[in-house]
Amino acid sequence: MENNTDVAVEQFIEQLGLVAQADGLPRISGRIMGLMVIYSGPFSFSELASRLKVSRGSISTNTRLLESIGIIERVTKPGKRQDYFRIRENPYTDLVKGLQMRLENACKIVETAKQSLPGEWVEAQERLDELGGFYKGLMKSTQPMIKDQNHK
Amino acid sequence: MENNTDVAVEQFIEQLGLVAQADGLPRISGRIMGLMVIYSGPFSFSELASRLKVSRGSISTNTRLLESIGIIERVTKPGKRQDYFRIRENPYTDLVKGLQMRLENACKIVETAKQSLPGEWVEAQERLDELGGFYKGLMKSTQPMIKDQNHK
DNA sequence: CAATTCGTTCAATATAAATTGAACATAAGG
DNA sequence: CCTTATGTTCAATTTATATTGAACGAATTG
Repeated sequence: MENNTDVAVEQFIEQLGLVAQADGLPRISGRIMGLMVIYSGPFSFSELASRLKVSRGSISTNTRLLESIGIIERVTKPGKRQDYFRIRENPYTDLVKGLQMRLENACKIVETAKQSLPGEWVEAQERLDELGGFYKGLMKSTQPMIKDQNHK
Repeated sequence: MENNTDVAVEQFIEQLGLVAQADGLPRISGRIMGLMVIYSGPFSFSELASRLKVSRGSISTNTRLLESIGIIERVTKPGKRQDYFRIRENPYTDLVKGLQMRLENACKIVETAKQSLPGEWVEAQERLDELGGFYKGLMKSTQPMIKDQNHK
């Protein structure tokens, strides 16, 4: 039987799954994040699978994804065989880095187009500048969110 | 037979389709944008369909989408029956508005969780604050990109 | 070394989303 | 009227992606 808090936790986890989905991440990744925001962990591999009721395959895929984008880290416990996972320090700066990479890519596309098109196409060049400026502006304004951390 | 410029245009349109996809928009929406960044337009409904080689149904759906998020506008020409479309002035500020709305939503989810969970869960509250702070930070840093425009 | 446990991989499946194309309503023209 | 052009809608299809579950290798245990 579930109390109010359990329901709230479940809702939060589920909603973070949806937020992740809106950000282009798999829903399960968001749920893993949600779980780890609520509870300190670290969580073992199989805890994640049973707690979120998803296959071990999905846990494997999604933990690796979250690892790769810097949200969680894999840790081990002395004497324990299983992998454990927990949220990293400063986990969200890397999300901004991901955004920046996509913006960088978009900038390059615009830049390439500018150079490949005739300079006489003045209006096209202008609109390309406008689009490129938009991407650059976003990059610049989100730059401060990337605080420098201890790079090991 | 295609010259270099045609190829460049085609590539740009296609790549903007992919950028749109990465942003959670349908690919065709990106292609419509790309076309309109290169050529002044306005484009008639059927021009879009034939030029991009997609069905009229798709044009209808995607032009309405782009209209709704403020990227393009529908215009008419005197004596002409068809709808025409072109890129709006300041089209990209509304993209930021869309981002802000998603961030706002995420903030609410975090806020709701904070209030529904026991205050004794100190670490959870901290991590929620961290997450919420991240969303708020992004909102604040992108705020300046929304320049005020003439609201008709 | 047999039996578990663990994490990964990958083909199969399920799920979600975009795209099409036919049917439709409206308006215009002849 | 009849025909044509226009844009929308929606069920069917296609396409893309996420998720599962079985098979596998490696490591551990008894």
